[in-house]
Amino acid sequence: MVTKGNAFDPNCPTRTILDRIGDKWTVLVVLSLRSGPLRFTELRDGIGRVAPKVLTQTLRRMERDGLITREIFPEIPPRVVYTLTPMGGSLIEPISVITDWAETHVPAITKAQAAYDEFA
Amino acid sequence: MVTKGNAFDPNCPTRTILDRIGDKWTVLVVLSLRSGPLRFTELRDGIGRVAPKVLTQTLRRMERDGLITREIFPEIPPRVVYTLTPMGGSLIEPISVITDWAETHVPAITKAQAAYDEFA
DNA sequence: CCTCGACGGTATCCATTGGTAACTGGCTAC
DNA sequence: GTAGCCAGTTACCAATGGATACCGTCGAGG
Repeated sequence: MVTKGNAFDPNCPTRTILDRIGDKWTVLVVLSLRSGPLRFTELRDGIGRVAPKVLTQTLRRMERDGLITREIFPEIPPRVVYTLTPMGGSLIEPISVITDWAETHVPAITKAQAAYDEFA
Repeated sequence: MVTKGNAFDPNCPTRTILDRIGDKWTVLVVLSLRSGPLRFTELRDGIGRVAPKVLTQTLRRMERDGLITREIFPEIPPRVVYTLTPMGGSLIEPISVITDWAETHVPAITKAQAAYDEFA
């Protein structure tokens, strides 16, 4: 049925990656870094309310996955800069496709929800 | 910075939709229904281990969002059929873009993870 | 007759996780 | 001196995800 490395197998790495991409904060980090490297606080402030803990987790995961790099400048005050890797940058395209879809279908979905709730 | 209805605002409906799409099970349901309507148990068995509760939640949400329809045939034994709406079907494209990306980058990501863990 | 299984789910419980609030350390500016 | 910045970390807690068990209704089988 599903020919290529199928996402239905929980052990399939594709599934894991799908989970990463599906992660709310990961998407927002990619979009934030789209126009250039940013520091921790810049990311935190740019993205709406993110708990620093969660942001750290997200960034570490992304670093591990090779989507971003983390550069530490041992200055005072400390400076840490996050940059999209080429692979991370290649995610912008797919993400744009999704966000475009979402934006064009917002009205239809909102309407569907209203219609559904009508009968509830 | 972000021109179009920006996903950084937690109240932006785009964000909500992004969360939906990011949902593991939603994606798998769409892919499952790609080749035609299915019944509850067919979905449950087709998708790897899903708790029925979670599948129900997912399906209800998708129905509310107008991505699928739910038809009940008052037979014995009961029969409930889920079908992709045109809007739901239009999600296949974007999802394919993502899964394609995931599949092509699986090796690179796996390698990145291994390299990262080397130093841990 | 009595039980068993199919079907499309609930109900109940537990583990993991997402998120909040407070704190750290080193230095600088007031 | 003390207040604040930076990049987090460390409790702690509510919510969510998920596994398991169960429900009513019916026909089939023994």
